[in-house]
Formats: sequence, C-alpha cells, structure tokens
Amino acid sequence: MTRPRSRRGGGRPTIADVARKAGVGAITVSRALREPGRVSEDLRRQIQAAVDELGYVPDPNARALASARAEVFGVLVPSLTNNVFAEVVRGIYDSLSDSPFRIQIGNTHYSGLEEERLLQVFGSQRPAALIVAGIDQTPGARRLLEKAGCPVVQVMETGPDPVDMMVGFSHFDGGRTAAEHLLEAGYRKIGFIGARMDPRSQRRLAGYRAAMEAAGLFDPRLITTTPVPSSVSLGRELFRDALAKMPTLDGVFCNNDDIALGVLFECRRASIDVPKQIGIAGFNDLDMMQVSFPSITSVRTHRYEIGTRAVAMALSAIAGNRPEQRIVDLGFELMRRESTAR
Amino acid sequence: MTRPRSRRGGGRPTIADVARKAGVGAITVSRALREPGRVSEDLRRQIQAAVDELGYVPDPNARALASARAEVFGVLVPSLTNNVFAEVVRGIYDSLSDSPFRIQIGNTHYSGLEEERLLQVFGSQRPAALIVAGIDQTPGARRLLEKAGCPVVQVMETGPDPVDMMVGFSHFDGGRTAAEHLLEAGYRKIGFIGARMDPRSQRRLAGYRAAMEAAGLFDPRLITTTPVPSSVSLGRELFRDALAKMPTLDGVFCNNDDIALGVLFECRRASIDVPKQIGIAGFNDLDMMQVSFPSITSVRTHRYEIGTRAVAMALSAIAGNRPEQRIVDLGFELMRRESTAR
DNA sequence: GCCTCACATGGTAGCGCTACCATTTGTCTG
DNA sequence: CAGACAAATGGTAGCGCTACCATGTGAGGC
Repeated sequence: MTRPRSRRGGGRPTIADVARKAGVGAITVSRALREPGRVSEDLRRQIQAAVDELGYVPDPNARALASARAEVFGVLVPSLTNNVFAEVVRGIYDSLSDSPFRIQIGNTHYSGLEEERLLQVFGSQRPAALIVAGIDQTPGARRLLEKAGCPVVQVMETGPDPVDMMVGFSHFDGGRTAAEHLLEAGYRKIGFIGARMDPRSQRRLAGYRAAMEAAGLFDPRLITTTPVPSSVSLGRELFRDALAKMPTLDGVFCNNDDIALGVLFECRRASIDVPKQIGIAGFNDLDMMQVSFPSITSVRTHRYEIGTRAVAMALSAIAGNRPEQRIVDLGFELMRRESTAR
Repeated sequence: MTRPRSRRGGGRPTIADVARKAGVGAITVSRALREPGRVSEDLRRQIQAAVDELGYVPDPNARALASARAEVFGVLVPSLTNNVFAEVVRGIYDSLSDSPFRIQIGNTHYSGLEEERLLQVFGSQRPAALIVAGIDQTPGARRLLEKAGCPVVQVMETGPDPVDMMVGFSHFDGGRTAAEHLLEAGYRKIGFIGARMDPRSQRRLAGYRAAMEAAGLFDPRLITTTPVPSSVSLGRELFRDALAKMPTLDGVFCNNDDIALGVLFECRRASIDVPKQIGIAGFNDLDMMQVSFPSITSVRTHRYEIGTRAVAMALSAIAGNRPEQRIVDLGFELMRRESTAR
C-alpha cells in the first residue's frame, strides 16, 4: 500500500504530470525538452502546450542526480569586489545567460587552502565545467582539478602547464612593457608600488625588474610592496613610503589602477607635478584612467573577454570538440596617456 | 537480475559505502552528518573515520532531491561589477562561508523581466532562502517570491510592504540629506546628476527635490540624468552637459561616487575650483572619496552590512524563529569633506 | 515478399540521499 | 517489577529525473 507522499510543499508539476496531460510517456517529455530533434513535430507541440499550461520547470537536482552531471559552471575567483574579477565574472555570466547552465561562484580570498576546500565542494556537484583564476594551484587543488572529470579553464594568466585549458596573458610581459615605456619616456628612478602581491602581481614585478635590470637601473630600494589588500587610499600611503625611502624617485609603475590613482591624488596634494616630476603608470586600465586629470597611462587587459572566451572554450569541450588551442593568450595593450608624457 | 550500474565515472563513495565501512545503517551516517547530537559518541567517531578514509562528500543534488530543499541561497542583483552590489554580495558570501549553504547569484541587468525569469529558474531548485535587491519587483516576480516557500529578504532599500523581510535604508532620506548639506554649506544652484536612474536613484532624486523645494530653490533645469550605465567618464560628460544647460551652477549632488569623481576631474581640467566655485557630493562613499584631492563629501551606505544582516535574518528564519523586525533600516551617514567646505 | 535498419516512443530501474515509520534498548516511575 | 517512555538505530520507499534497453513502425534493399 503506497499512498502518495506529499512531502513537497506546493506540489509543483513533475514530468509525469506533463506526460499524462500530453498523453505520452515521461521519457518522451524528457527528450522533447533536451533533444527536440529526436521527437516528432506533433508530439513536441503537444508537450510544449502541456508544459506551458502546467508551468512545468524541470527540477535541476533530480536532473543532476539522474544524469550524473549538473548543469553548473563552477567559478573560483580570489575576490568578488576587485573590479578585475568582477569583469571576468560578468563575461562568464553574459556568455551563459542563454544557456541552461547555472553558475556557482566561489570566493577563495586569495587562499590556496580555501581554493582546495571549495574545489572539494564544487566537485561533489559534478559540475559541467570549472573556471578557476590563476595558475598557481596547490598540489591538492591541482589534483582535484585533474580528476574533476569536466573541462577546466584556468584564467587570468597563461603559463606552460595547463591542467586542461588556459585563457589569459603574460603578467610578466605586462610589467616589463610598462617599465620599458617609463624608461623610454625618460624616467630613470622608477619605483614599483604594489599591494596584495598575489602571484600575478609578483610576475608583473618580475617583468618590471627585468626591464630595469636590462637598463642597468634596478635598485631594490625602488620596490615598495605590502600584502595588504589594494585600495586607492593605500596607494597614497605606499607612495609616501616610497618617496621617504627614495626621495629622488621620478616615476612609478603601480601594481594596479587603484594604487595609481592614489599616487596621483597624493602628488596633487603634495604639489608634485605629474608627469613633469613624476611619471605614473597603472595596470588594468579601468575606465577612470582615461578621464582622470591628468589621464593615467595603464596596461589595458581584456578581462571581460577572458570570461567570455573561457566559457566558449568550456562549452566547446562539453560539446565534445578538441580545443584548437589549449592555451589562449589574449595579450594586453599599453595605453599611453598624460601621466607619462614628459 | 540487477547488475550494478556504473554510469558514474569515478565511482566516488556514496553514503552506503561509508555505512558499510562503519558497520552501521545508511540512515545513521546521514544523521551523524546532519544532526550529530542524535547519534551516539561512539558511532559518530566510527562514521567520521570512515568518511575521512573514503574521502566521502555528500552529493548535494541527491540531498536536495530527497529532502525537497536545496542548501542554496539564491541572490538576485542588477549588476555584478557595480561596487555597491559587489560589496553586498561579499557580505553574503562571508556570512555563509562556514555554513553548508551554497550561493547562486543571478544578474538581472536591471531588468524586471530578467528578474522574473531568474526567479523561475531559482524557484525550481527549491532554495533555502532568496535575497533580492530592490523593492520594485514586477507583479509576476512578487508572486514568485511569495510562493517560493522560503525566507525572502529584499535588500538595499526599505519600504512599506515587504514580501517577507527587508534590510536597507531610505534612499529618499539619503538624497535629501545630501542636498540639505549642500544648502547649509551655502550652495544655491545645486544640480542633480545621475546615471542609470534605477528606482533607488529615482528616490534619491526625489529626496534632493524635496530639499530643494523646501528651500524654494528647485528648478527642473538643474536635473541632468541618463539611463546609460554609470561610470567616471560619464560623470565628466554629464557635468559638462549640466554646466552648458545652467552655467551658474554652484553645486552638484551626484547619484553615485563614480559620477562625483568624474565631476571632480572635469572641474580640475576646466580649472573650476572645488569647493569654492562648485560643491560636490557623491553617494555610497567608496574608499577613494576620502583620499581624492580634494576629498569628496559622500553619503556612506552600509553595503557589506546589508549583506551580512540579510543572511543573518534568513538563517534565523530558516531556524524557525520569527524575526524581531521584518524591516531593518541600517541608515546612512553623511561624510562631510573638502568638496563641500566652502 | 522477407529481412534489415533507422526512427520514434515507451517501460523499467535506478542516481544518492532522506522522510517516515518501526524496532530495539535502557531508564525512570509508581 | 511491570509499564511507560525516551533515546538510538535501522528498513523501506520514494524524491523527479534520465540511461538503458525494448518495442513497434515504416522505408529501403535484395
């Protein structure tokens, strides 16, 4: 004796209700929804009518359980408020908005351990794809990615050894390009100011250092960094520190645009002429860099495109295609502006 | 004849594997994990050992299907890159990071229709709670929220008629306070500059207007708005427009801080003295407002706290408590700075 | 005209977990 | 010391969906 259970609150319609109403088998409804091509025109119309009338929406949990695959993209980023990652995430959302895939974001707070924990959690859902920021996973995280059984895209950076696929650019080259530009503009005592100093910042620093060493101008006292999260106010403070340490500074390459803006404000307050006395270059090229006064030179990065491209590659892999390129370098663009126009 | 199916790729351990290894029933494992208090110390230890050894992680999909409730918080925001919502979302994430709840974010792109669509999708998952930005849902969206069968928190704003609970503040009062401050500082021809003009911006405008009318100084030509998304560069352009329309302008209340910063930059470029010739006030009080030069007056809003408070209220409701207050007003704080110190 | 085969549809048996009962054991009352 | 009752544990039956296989039908080949 099995009386129907009514655990479910509203008792929303199930696939069986649709099947009954349309006068077909449940499996045919399932197919009509997922592979319309395999169901005859007639039935498809009938089923669609029943779906509309009942307001049927498939239960993604039941679907995931039965098919051993959730229609979920797992996305791991180190920060939600940093505009850089927010843009990448926006690209991901926009690219998936018309697909059946949901998105699950994890915030690692720049912690490898937290990343590992989140990968464990995500893995238990059997996601359709994973997109993770960075290429410096812990060995444990890397192992989890490798046995995730789904396409994996590492974003933000390119490197030699992808877990599966990669979309990004070379932060080393970006840092070097900015420093070389400052050198070409005639600056000599060029400082590096950086906050947070995650692995990507470290590589931008390395690029800066390579350029300075090639010019025979490197001096460790030119470098001012902190692990503290980046902000405009921090940029001001770090610049004051840098200037105290090395009063003859005549240029700065900033880790990112927030810092650069802070430096600009501090110059203004201290009546230091930009670009005459000090040249400033930032990184990422946020919208405000081109409208600040003076406008600020920055390395434009293609953050939104990193998100859209990562999704495109993952979708292609899900569809069963081999990727043409496992590693996609989207490059960057140096935007020369007033702040370095000596 | 039922031979075991091995659809599942890696064949990761299930609750039955743990139960077998620990020598108990599956249901006891389930309980040990969810309600440890109801399982004896001994078994709990035994089960934990088996879980650790096998690396068992419960399948959230199966769990959701069986219990008719997914451990998911659905969050709907109009933008992912707008710092305001990014901060709210960060508060939500931080508050839930140690809980079993996952988070599912939906980006409505400021569209009521898209919000409705996303609520439909979210509803099909039977989330544990819903957090939605704003109080101006379409009738359809409101209906979906009402029959969601879970706690609902509307955030960012307070209003008279919550679906369930609310956390935010009065944008009308915020706008009025900013305008009154400019009036007190001695400005008279105070413009309103706004981009995007979502419902919250509209109410800030209404607050500004109320203050100006009370002072007998309102003039529709003082208002410059656009539906275009907000940005620093847009702030510059809108300010130019405003000035062209009304050259005697001596103050501006900006919809948000990006716009305010754009106005400041434009003043600098056009050699307009701030605060002597023009007073500037922004909204939200982003970090950079206090370090810009001159620093910019702004209305500080408690965005992160909106996120944390919303989660706290939802968790309390999930735990079965009646909320002490259905409507929580977190207020705001006027930060007086150099840009309005005439 | 029979066989093959593709195509359309359906039935059955779970996916991994938990709700709902049962059952067992120990503890407390009168 | 019987009866009542709480605490601890387990069995059974699904949650709503899809993978797998079976069946029926008509077109095409020989």
